[in-house]
Amino acid sequence: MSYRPSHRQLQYFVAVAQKGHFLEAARACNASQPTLSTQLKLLEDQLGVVLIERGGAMAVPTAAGARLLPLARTILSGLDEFVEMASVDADNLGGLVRLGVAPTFGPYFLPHYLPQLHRLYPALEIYIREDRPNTLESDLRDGKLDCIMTPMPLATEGFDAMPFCVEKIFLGVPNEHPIADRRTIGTTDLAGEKLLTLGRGHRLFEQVLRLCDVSGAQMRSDYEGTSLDALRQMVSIGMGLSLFPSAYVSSEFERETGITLFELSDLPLERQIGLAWRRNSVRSDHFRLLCEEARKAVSMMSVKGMAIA
Amino acid sequence: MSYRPSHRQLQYFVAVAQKGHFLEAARACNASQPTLSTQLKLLEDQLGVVLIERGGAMAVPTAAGARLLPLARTILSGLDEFVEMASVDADNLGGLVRLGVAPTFGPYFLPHYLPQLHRLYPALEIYIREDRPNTLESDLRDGKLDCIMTPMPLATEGFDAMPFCVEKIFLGVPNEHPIADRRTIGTTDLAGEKLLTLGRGHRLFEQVLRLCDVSGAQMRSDYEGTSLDALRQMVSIGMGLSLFPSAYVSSEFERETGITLFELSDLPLERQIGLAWRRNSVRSDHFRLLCEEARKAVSMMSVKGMAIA
DNA sequence: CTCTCTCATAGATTTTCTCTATGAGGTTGC
DNA sequence: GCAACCTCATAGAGAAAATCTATGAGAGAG
Repeated sequence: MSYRPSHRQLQYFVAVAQKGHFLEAARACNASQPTLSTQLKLLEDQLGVVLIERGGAMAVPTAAGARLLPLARTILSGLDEFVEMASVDADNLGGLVRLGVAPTFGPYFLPHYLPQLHRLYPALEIYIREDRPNTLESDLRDGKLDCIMTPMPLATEGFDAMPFCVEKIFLGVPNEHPIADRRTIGTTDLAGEKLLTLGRGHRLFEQVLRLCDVSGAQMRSDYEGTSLDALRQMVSIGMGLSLFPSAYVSSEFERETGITLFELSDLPLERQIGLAWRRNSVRSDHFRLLCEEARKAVSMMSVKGMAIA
Repeated sequence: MSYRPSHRQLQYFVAVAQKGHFLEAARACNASQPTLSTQLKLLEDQLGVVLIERGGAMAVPTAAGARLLPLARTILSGLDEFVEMASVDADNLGGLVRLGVAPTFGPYFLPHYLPQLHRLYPALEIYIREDRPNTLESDLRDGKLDCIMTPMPLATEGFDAMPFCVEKIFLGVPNEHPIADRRTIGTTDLAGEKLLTLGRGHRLFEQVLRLCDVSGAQMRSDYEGTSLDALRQMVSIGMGLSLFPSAYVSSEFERETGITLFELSDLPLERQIGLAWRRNSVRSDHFRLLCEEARKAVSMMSVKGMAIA
């Protein structure tokens, strides 16, 4: 109870640990380098622990520093969220939420989600950034995002996550491909086929990789798409087969695409989508509510292959 | 990013909200009353929200204040835990954990838990306080405790909880009671019988109440015990029947007690015990570990009627 | 061996926090 | 209805802190 570090000290600590550089960190904090030196040293003295290893070359967190870093981040986010919450009037959702979404899901789901959300919680401001799941996770960790909507399970630790939907993933085959006329397709039918996918960092990449493993199909490494639309184009001109999740299918396969969709007869492909936030976020209750709303949106969509998780 | 409240401001806010009184709060913070006035006003101005309603008589949180109060508490606990964690050297458990335990479970479980824990994590200091579950929960909320070991589910919200064991609850009948010689006892056999229990605030109280409801037994309201031992004494002298959880039974029914134990043939009585901590506690990972260890301890005990949850 | 880049230190300055003293507004009790 | 008493707010002085500029010391590169 005796000593508590100031938020400035924590901020400096986090900045130095992140930049690995006092001067750069100081600039990021709008302070001078000696200020950081002094305050960090003070923090270390009062904790009785060295947090940053100062070699001539670089400043890098010690073991203890690395251990305490996430706690410091949590506290700082907590403070920001405290301020944020203060400017919201009800126990309703409100304030600014920076939401990261996976590009293979967000664009096809948000139109069913945001309008409703906006209607229910007019005070809620949502800033949306689309990025591949890997990037989303690290941006969430760094506090650039408040929560992310992405395939589960997450690749990294330290988050709280709550799934809200399961969607089937369909195999897309060009109409002119010989197997497109079959009634059913199994994994063995894929041996030797070429599969297209999105770039690394997308979960779909790994999913296609796994499919290649079990089926003996080959991943076309000469093309890595950045969007499902691009992928659809490539498949439709016969460059290979690929996977398409339900939400995308229901949104973009309405019109004629030149592609036939299959569920694999012997391998149910699906993925879970959920909402995740920094473990211990002060706003976790809000995010749970957001997730609840997402569930409702999923059930309202009534899309083939999509279900509440 | 622009403004962050100082931890002092948060501390003052929490103190005033809790005491309902600036002067008392000031004393609790080792500060003068004008200091609290000034800093609280500053906090309010910078947030743009009034947190405390100052009527002539008393100081009481506004709606916004009440909403922000738990966040402020979380942040302050986070800071304390940050400091606490700093004095621990490894990613092992360590530091001071203030653990609250239910009196109907703790004394009979801790002997199997603490020695092992101490051996595994010598740096871990555990301060133990025994109290009835209701009190445990409110003390946890107020930050007087860090985590509590108590029957699940919890009575109130705002905590993270993790069950680690299920224990059967036995019906204790005085040996000289006519039904003590029966092979089995069902709920209908209890009609008209007198049941003894612990005082309000113990979960066992509610459990006995429910049993009275379904069986037609009567609760003896003229006696409310404060310990299972006292209850056992009362039962053994024929004052009535009562319930005894497995851990207690295995510890205290070794010797002759003058009591016969039954499982109800038509109503499986049991309870879940778990560990709970403030939602968003910075040390949640540690508490999960503590819970894991508790699981191990339960499985090592191999007590009849106790199982891992 | 010197140049450069790093972070640490010193001392002055500004900002923030806290205290004492006092005031204003409401209650209570007579 | 008025005085005594309680509450919290305000003012101004003083103490504590955080910050700045200027400078130094140590490591690594060329």
